[in-house]
Amino acid sequence: MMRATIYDVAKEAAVSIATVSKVVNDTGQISEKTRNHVKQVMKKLDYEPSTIATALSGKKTKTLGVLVPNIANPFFGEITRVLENIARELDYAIIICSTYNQPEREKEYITLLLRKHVDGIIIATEQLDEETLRKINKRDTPILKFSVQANPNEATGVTTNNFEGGYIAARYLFDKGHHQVGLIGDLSRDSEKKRLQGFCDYFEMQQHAIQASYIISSDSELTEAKKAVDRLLNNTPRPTALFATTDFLAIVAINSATQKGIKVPEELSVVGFDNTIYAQLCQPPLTTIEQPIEEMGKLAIHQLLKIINGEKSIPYEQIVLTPKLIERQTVSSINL
Amino acid sequence: MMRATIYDVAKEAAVSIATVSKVVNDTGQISEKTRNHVKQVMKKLDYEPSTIATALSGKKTKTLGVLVPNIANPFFGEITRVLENIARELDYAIIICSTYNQPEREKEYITLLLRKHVDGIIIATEQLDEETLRKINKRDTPILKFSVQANPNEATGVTTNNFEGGYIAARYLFDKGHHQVGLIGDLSRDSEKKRLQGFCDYFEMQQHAIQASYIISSDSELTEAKKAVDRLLNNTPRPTALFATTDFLAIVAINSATQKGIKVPEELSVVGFDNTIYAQLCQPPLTTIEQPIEEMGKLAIHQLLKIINGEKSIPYEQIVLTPKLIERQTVSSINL
DNA sequence: CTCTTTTAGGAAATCGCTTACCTAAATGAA
DNA sequence: TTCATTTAGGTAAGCGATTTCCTAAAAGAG
Repeated sequence: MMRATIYDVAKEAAVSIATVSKVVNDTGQISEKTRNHVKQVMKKLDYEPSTIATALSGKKTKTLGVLVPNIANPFFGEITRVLENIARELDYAIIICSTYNQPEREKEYITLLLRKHVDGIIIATEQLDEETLRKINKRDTPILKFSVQANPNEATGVTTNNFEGGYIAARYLFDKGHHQVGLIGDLSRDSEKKRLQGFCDYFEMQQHAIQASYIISSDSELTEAKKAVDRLLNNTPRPTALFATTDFLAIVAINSATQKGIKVPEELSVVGFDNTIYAQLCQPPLTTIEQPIEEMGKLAIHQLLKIINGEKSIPYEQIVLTPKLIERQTVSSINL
Repeated sequence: MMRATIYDVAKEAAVSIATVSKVVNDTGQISEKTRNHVKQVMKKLDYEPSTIATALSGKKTKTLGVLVPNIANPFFGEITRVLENIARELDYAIIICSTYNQPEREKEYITLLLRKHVDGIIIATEQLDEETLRKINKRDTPILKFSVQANPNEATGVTTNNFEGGYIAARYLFDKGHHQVGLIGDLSRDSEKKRLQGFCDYFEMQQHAIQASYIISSDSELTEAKKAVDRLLNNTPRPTALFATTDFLAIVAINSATQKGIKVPEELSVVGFDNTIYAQLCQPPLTTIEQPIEEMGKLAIHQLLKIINGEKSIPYEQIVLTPKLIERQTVSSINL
């Protein structure tokens, strides 16, 4: 059986399609009687207006694109969940796009999203070259950068203060007596770099600049991460604490250490970043820097919708939220 | 600047829009010369055909809906990742829908998807009442049930053999000498129930039927899960092993036990289900039953596309894959 | 009881594309 | 050279809404 269209409803209700449209959108002048009648017919025919047709005739598509490196990564999974949740409340759908940090995929997805006329795009990846950006702007589709740095002339941004997060972690570890620390993070990602910078800055301020061999870059691939941790732990003297720019890396570190017989936190303290669910689930529970994801998500969607509805413009607003230390059980004090 | 339409291209290239359309779709008879010329103009104007308009004029929307309980749950995150990945290769986009197991949300999302004319819907949730199903069928939008039981008259299905998975886990634990085991799982989910049934069946066969107090239902909510595990461990005699219907529950169990001072696996063995990434990351690494997600995803999309393209019909094919035991370090042998 | 103003609802263009059908020119056959 | 085919490309209807006029009828004014 074919789906009912506005024409079917109009015919069955013996009115024009204009009238049906007006009933659906609650516009124009329609008598109570006609309105009710049309509504009944709509129900009877199980009529649902086609978003496709609606969009073609000038209205919004009520669809947002979300670019993340990998939806299976718990941090991005959580981000997506939050965004989706808020979008749903506002009757928006979300097309998810995992780019795996490959510029190729990113371009493909952007093209796909533009062809689908999404109302806006949320970008939680670091890539995005000039040309792609130009293309998006040309179609004037609003962009919002999420949890990654944005250029105020290009796009609105909602992030946490990564630098400050690193700084907080550093102060915390330093105060606990850890002066010999190792750092691990994905230096190809700007946000993670900032976290490390914040960390390093604090240590420099304390006259304990961190040496290069105690800073290792690794992406979120399990085997690579393990190797990176190993290298870090093989330093002499061995660091008494590790700061990882993501919980994932922190957890890998805990495991590697435990497997090597190094006790966490007695012999090695670890601080992560993000406060994903597994920070609570890992053993021992991970001390980490929390990003206020829920709030960020809410702000992101609302900001984006403001731009979509034409309420904002260049220079784009940048919202920076403050991260927070969550103390659990992976950090011990060193008595000097 | 407005986006270029087929009219812009036609005008600029001094041909009719029909010609442009034919060039885009590689149909009809167009001379090499005209074809190239039109292509050049398309490039010059940065023209991308609108999926909206294409869809309205009868073609596919190239969009699939995916219903999961919660995208932030690593198992479903992984599923989504796999599905998205394969969909992308085939130029399909995915709208993700987290239902949180609430029938309300499910209905909302189904309506949303239907209005958007998605070409098909992949359902990885257990709900879905009769009426909603009827609605979907009425719009004849194909459905594929993923990792959950399906009725062959209703939809195609791709699942693992949950019963067998439970059975395998049971045999493994039994052979290791565990006769007093506790079970935890979400009994409101059919697939998890099947896993437990498979498990119980094996034990019954071995004349070691499992008592009711050793079977506890819990969903994937952290605090509830913790309570459930506690109850399980408070049984006398305390079980020597636990079988959890998801890795998440298994990991919660490991943590609770560890925190209570019960050593895993020396004093308590644990077997999970799904083999999500955290099965490798938890401490100790989790022995679990793997679902061949990658393969399931591939099959799912391909099956669904077959139906979409009208190559299949009632009774719908049911594909059942075999789960596999992944041995890691959470099970010990008991010497009797 | 006219004449003006509302009110209720319809006609038709439009959005950007696909496609069936049509036609003029080019080619081939006899 | 003439007639039948191909070939190349155009015309126009249709997809399912929205929206801008329009107009007839009803209501109100004087």
